[in-house]
Amino acid sequence: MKTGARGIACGAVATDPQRDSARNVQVVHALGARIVGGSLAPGTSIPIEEELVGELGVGRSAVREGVKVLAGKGLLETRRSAGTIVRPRESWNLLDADVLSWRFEPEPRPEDIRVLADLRVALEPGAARVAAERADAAAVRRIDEALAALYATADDPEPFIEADLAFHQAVFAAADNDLLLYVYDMISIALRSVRQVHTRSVAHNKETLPGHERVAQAIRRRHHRKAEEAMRTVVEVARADAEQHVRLCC
Amino acid sequence: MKTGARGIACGAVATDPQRDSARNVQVVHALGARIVGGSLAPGTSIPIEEELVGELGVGRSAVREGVKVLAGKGLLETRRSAGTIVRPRESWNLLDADVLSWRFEPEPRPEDIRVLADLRVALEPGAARVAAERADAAAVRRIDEALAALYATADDPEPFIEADLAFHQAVFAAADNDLLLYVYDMISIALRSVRQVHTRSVAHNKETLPGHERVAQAIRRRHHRKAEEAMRTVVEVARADAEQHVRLCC
DNA sequence: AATGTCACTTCATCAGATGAAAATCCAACT
DNA sequence: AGTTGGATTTTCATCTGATGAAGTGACATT
Repeated sequence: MKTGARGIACGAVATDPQRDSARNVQVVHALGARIVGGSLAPGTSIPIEEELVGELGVGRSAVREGVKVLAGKGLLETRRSAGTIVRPRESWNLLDADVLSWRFEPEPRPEDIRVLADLRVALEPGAARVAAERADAAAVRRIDEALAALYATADDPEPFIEADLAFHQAVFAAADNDLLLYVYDMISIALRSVRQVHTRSVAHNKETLPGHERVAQAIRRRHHRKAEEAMRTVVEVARADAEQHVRLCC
Repeated sequence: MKTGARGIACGAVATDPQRDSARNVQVVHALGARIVGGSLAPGTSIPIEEELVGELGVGRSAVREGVKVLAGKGLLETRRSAGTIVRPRESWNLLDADVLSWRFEPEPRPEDIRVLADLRVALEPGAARVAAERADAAAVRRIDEALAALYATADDPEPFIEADLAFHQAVFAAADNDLLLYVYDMISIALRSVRQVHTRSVAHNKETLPGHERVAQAIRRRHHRKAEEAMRTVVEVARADAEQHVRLCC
């Protein structure tokens, strides 16, 4: 069970780390960010191939390859003779790594913070429950290691966030369900992008330790009901924090 | 809130329903199905562009566009002079509509059935809970309509399955969270593919009605705890059914 | 045996040409 | 006036050829 070292930002599209300079990747990011960011609204058409060639300074093949990638992510639809139009939001692959970063990286909107917090409340307790049902010894060990890292980094805000993400990922991984783990990996991309919302005081970080401890303990003992309840407490606290943060600063 | 009429199968990639004949779409499906199906293993390289041109009977542009789409879905990675290799499974966009159908459409494996059943147990109770917290009047009405359709189709296996999927989708939609709804839409793609597992006797269908009724009622009354419990019962029953089905037929 | 060079493989990218489908426009007809 | 029919144009679809760049691997030299 690998701990998915998925690319943080342009995960899927960046085929070669050394060369995000690939022309089609440029096109994908330029157009993708504009679409998800809202400056290219659903239903409207994007500039025609020839214009994009000029605007983005790449050849037509690069434009076409990029457009096809975005079509594969559900953002675009090409129609012969009618140009290429932005598809409605419901067609987007919202849990694509690129789409998520285009959405959450640029100064997340309060509404998106709410969506993310609600999502965790909806998913994490259930995931912890299944984790308690399915975890094998190795998975439990990984959760314990992640917990130890959490204690070890409680004084450093940045490493603590990473340890926190790793702990929750270990819980999802313990459920032995690749689809579920994928969902969390995508959530963690979004969480990393909005981490300033969760960068609380060191004192506050320490307050969350007992909650995490209870989650780990319940899974270790295969107590699914307790694991679920403990995790619910953790994410409800996170949601309350996020809401308060939004109220204060926005 | 649209009830996501997402394309069932080749959702994202099929830009134009009339023309799945598009060359690049051919390439995407031919290679994508082989990769997800396992006949092109992670780490191995796919045939070089020139060979694919011959093998698939399309031009090089089509091959390149298709390969780029698959790279966008995390399935492939191209390297200059080293060919194009299949990326490890952890890099795949598992919740991409195409990837899901390549995985679940061809005679699903028992392991995949388990993953799917566990996923519902992990997610749906939490989703029902948030739905009870966030549902507005319109959302509640849509759930009630879906419930009525469930009763109305209890005697017809096929329509009942659709009504069942629609009911669960209405619950997710009520949570007012686009990411959560997207997750369910992907789950429903997989569920539709393995529906024979859920095609139970008409009598059995009727037995599930009270459970669904309780879910709807709890959400209607904004009773999140009860909504969660009721939904848990529903999906636990479904999981038990799926397990039994796997034991019997496989 | 180690190393440096060189040819080769393979993808990256651009440019040009042809084709096809659909939208638009305009005129003729009812 | 409204509708229909076709001609025109726009725009993407696709193939082909050429050039470039980045690794790979073999081979010869020391």
